[in-house]
Amino acid sequence: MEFNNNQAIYLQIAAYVCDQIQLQKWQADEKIPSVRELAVILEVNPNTVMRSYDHLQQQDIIYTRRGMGYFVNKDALQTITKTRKEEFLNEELPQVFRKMRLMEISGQEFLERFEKYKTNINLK
Amino acid sequence: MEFNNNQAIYLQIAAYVCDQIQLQKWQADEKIPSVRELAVILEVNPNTVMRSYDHLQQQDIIYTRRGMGYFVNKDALQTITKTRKEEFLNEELPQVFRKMRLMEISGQEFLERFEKYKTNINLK
Amino acid sequence: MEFNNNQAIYLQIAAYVCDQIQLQKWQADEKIPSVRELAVILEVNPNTVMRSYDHLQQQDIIYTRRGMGYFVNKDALQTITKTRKEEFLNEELPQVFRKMRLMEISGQEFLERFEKYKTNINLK
Amino acid sequence: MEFNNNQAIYLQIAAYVCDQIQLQKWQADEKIPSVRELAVILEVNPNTVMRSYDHLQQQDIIYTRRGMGYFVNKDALQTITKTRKEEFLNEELPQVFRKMRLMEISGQEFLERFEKYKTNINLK
DNA sequence: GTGGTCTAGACCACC
DNA sequence: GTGGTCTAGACCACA
Repeated sequence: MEFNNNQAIYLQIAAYVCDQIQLQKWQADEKIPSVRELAVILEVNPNTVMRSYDHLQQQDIIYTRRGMGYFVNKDALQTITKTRKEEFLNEELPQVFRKMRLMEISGQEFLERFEKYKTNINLK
Repeated sequence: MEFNNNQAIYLQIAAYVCDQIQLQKWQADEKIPSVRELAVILEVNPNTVMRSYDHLQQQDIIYTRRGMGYFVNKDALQTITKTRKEEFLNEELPQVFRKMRLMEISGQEFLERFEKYKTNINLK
Repeated sequence: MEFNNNQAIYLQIAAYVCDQIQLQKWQADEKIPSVRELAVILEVNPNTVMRSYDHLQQQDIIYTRRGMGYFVNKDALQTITKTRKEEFLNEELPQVFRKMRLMEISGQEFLERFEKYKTNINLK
Repeated sequence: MEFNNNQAIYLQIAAYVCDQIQLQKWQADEKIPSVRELAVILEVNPNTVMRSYDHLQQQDIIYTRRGMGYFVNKDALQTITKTRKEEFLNEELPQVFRKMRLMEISGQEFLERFEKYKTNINLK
């Protein structure tokens, strides 16, 4: 995985975990990769993965069972979807709108690029 | 000016300067506020403003004349518009598209919100 | 390290780092001294070293890894050698030539002094 | 005249004056341009030219006669030639030698470039 | 321990 | 007055 330098790695890992849950690749009460496993996969220090898991646990997205590992919380999917959607609509979109106006990008142009993006994704 | 805690102040100041240039409030070869002046206005340490100006100078957006101050570069407007647009289209938009798909927000819904935003802005 | 008063310390530190790389004492992807370490060694303020490292990072000579330190970029050696050579041939040499003509110093005399310099160095 | 940003403008102007004297374009006891004249020619603030003249006067290179202007000192040519030559041989040349070794530029290559330079100059 | 940002205050050279 | 550099000290986030 490639990390963006503008955001803490542990947050990017947490986001990655949320992605998996949101895409329903990791489902409720299912075990997720152990700290060490994920550390190897992502080529990161285990401490960093640990911190991500800590972070997610505090948000009730995952929970831990002694000696068994970390598991997806029952309502993780809902929680994630809800908070992410709120944040997106209230925080990010206005910024996007503002920039579109400044750079004179029309809603039409946006749509076209969106369609292009979707077909590109589906081909992969 | 209110600062956002997620981004370094000096970067926010740099962005602010770029905004002024993009809005053509500060034009080519025009003097911009001195380091000390802006520091007082924004209620920040002069060093912080200095750092912003340094940053902008390295991007050929402003230039300095000994003992006279900082001035807007001739093609600053172009440079800013170009780099900002590129960054928006190549970096930000794909992220937006990705999230829209994840959260099942349609292009239609986006457009509606955009129109709403535009009318809100115009009323102000 | 002794600093020359005609040039900013942070630039002299940057030059020192480049020297180390050019002499291959610090190799590609190798960690260089931490900001604090070097500050202690050179008896300067950490901020000053920081500024040097910042400067070198912008020139893609070193890079940083969060919480781990600064490392020599893969093609730092090439970059340094190339830019230094270019700068020397295009900027400095013409000045030297100019002065040699003004002061009537012949190419012959230059060569003699150069040979003398080289034997002196080798003796040390 | 184009100014180099690495050196104070008033020093560059002083060097320019010395050049003229060394090239014997301005001879002993001859009047040199007035502060205002030179300021116009070089597109600089008169204060800056003033400072250059001050500087040169302190080194006994020029002298002033009330209401008449500045004049080249009798032994200005000697003074300039001597101090410049000393500084060049003792300060600059060793630096040049050092860099030539680091960048593996041979005395032979130096000579070739020097000859090229001289023929270029003569054509102009 | 690492980098990174910010403040406060000082000093200098330049215009 | 302008920019530019440096120090000292603090605080934060990250690994």
